[in-house]
Amino acid sequence: MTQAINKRKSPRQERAQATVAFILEASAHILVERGHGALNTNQIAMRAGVSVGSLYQYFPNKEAIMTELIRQKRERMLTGVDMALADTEADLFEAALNAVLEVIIQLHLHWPNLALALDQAEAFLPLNDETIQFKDALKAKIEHLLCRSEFTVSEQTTQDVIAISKGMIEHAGLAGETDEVALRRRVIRAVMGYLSN
Amino acid sequence: MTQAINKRKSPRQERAQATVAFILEASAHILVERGHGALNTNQIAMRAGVSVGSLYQYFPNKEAIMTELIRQKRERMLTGVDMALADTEADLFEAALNAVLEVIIQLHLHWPNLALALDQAEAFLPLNDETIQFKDALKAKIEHLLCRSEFTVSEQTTQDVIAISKGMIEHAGLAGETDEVALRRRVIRAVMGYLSN
Amino acid sequence: MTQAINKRKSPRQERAQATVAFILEASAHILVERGHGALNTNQIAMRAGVSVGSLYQYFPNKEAIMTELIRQKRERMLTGVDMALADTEADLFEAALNAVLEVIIQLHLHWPNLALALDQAEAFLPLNDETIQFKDALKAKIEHLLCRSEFTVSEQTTQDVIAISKGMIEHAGLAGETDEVALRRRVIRAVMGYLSN
Amino acid sequence: MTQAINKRKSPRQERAQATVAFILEASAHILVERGHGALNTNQIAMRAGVSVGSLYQYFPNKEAIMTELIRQKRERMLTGVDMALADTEADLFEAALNAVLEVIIQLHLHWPNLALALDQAEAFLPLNDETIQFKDALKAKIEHLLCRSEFTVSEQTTQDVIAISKGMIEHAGLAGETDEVALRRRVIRAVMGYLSN
DNA sequence: CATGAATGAGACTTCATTCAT
DNA sequence: AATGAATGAAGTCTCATTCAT
Repeated sequence: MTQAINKRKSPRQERAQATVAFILEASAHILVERGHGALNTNQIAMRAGVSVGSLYQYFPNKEAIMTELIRQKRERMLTGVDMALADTEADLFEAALNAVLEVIIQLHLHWPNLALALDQAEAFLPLNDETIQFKDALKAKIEHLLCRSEFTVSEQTTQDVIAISKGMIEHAGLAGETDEVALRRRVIRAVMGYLSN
Repeated sequence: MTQAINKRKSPRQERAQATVAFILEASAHILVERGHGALNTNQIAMRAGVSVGSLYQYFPNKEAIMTELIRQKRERMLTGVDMALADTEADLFEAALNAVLEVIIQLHLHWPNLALALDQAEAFLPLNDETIQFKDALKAKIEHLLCRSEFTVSEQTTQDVIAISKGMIEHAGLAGETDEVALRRRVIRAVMGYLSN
Repeated sequence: MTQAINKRKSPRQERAQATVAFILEASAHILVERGHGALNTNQIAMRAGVSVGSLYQYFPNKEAIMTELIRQKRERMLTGVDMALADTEADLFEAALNAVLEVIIQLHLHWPNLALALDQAEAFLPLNDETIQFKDALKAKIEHLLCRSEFTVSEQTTQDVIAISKGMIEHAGLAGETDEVALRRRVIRAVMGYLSN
Repeated sequence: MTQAINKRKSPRQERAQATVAFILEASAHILVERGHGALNTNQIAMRAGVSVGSLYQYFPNKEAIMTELIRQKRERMLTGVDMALADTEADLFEAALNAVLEVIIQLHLHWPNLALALDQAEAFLPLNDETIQFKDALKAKIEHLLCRSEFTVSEQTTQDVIAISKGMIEHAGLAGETDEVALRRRVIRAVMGYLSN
């Protein structure tokens, strides 16, 4: 139930749902192409092909749009990780790690600037409760993954694995890397190296 | 040396230098305490105890303030790394790595929110040339450091080491970690693990 | 009779009449509870349980709703006064004054905030013709009432009696008085005092 | 110290004081000529011959302007009453009543629409604390005045005298009366009639 | 040089009203 | 008739920057 919290009303008719989608798409595009500073409600509405009024029917303010974008990203991430974990045999650690990283890297590199822009936005927005929940959820999943390995896993270990991966993937995004396979291989190398030392 | 490219005048007199310092301090404080969104020139001037007019005597626009803050951070970082490298014997890799990380971690954790805020600001500002120069300089130094080790060092390796370290240190900053020693030990573990695999 | 001048259609069917009633009630409630500033057509429609579209079937614009509310208030007042006058013997002045004030006070204190809100609204709305008619009608009735007394009655006298009564009743409404009998006694004292001096 | 509470900064330089004065004047004019509904910050600024920005230097929002206008009115009223009371011999009740009413009527009829507009505005604005203080202060002064008379004075009496006077004066303002002397005579007749009955 | 008042473009948001379904 | 999504003019307010003193 991603809705409701920061939305004004849930779009019942198809048209309305399309409007919401347009607004979110437009916001993402602007964020990617012209950055945070150029993101304003008039631009968003214009680019989405709707009126500002419509925008405010579904989002109480500008932040709510960012928030929803971030929520979507997080949801995609969590479900992606879940699916990756579900698709791999419980006892094959490296395969699972591989699958999980494949999903995460794909999500980041597919639209690298959006991922980056949203990461930055997270710092400003007051979605702390949700942020904590998300981080906890992700941490739990990664911990679960790491427990499939032969290594001893503490909370710190999990955090570090996340930090290492995030650091490398973001760095790659910023640097304009596109070779997902190579990146994945290097992240695995780092993670395995960290775990096995 | 701090270049004068984006400055209106180099403050030769003492009072002027103090003014500049006040402005930068005030900006840093606001950034840390109330975030990017609350940083505006009137606030800065007020907090710095000067008039907006004075502020514009020393900085051509708001971005220049951020830029200068970032420059200072970078300069501290590069000189810190240089000194760390200079202080260690040329053939002791781990000692050098340790020293370098000590400096970097200290810079980050001393005022974690400022480091974070400035990192984020970098993404918005159009100081690309300088940014590239800085990244190149840092990369060169780290490459230099890594070459002291027994491992084969490619550009990719250097980048990854930087990415891993940055990821972990930022993560620690966000998480409010304060134990610099423990953090350094973990970063070293990650870097060594990555290199030796 | 409620005129149809400012109405789009006279609601002959029951449901339509109910809709109109709901809209007016909702408006009154919002006015009382949250004031003039919170009164907007979307809110009214929502509170009335109809759609904005329906609202605009029965009222050409927002003002028309206020106007209708004011009309109703005036109508209740004039009929109330008429009935009070009709119910009392032609030669008993004080009894008649008493009866008239009873009606008026009741109308005001029953929903004091609505009365006040509507009084204020009157000042903004361009229903001057109707307003003049109403005032004239009321003045005529009061003059008629005063003529039952032993005192000489000029137009000024009538106006003053109205002004005094209105002033005291509104003041009581604002102050949250609820003792209608005591209020009536004091108003009578003021009016009689004025007339007999 | 009327300032500070609802002001952003107090104007230190002459120019700034003039700006504040212009803004208040302009607001009063608009209020009188075109009513509450036409009062918006852009109009005010334009009419005052300053920029909106300047307006917001001295008033945090639109309401603050109205508030200040109301404060001024109240202050003029209270000081006016004080002076009237001070100017009359302590034992001459009617002379004092006369003097007080003269002041109040003058304040109202001099710019009748402004007085009315502000009275209405009072109802919407959240200056309740101040409103209560003002009413108490006025009540105290009037009570003081009434105690000079031979009549027994309760709080209710005072309230009623205020209500009667206010009702009559406002009514006169609305009706466009200009003969202050005649009005005063009638108000005195009403008040004396009420007291002596 | 410093001051701080003034500026105004532009961002955010509301709400009366229309109109396709 | 009813619905509720869409509209956009208009209003509120901020803040980077200028400029008279």
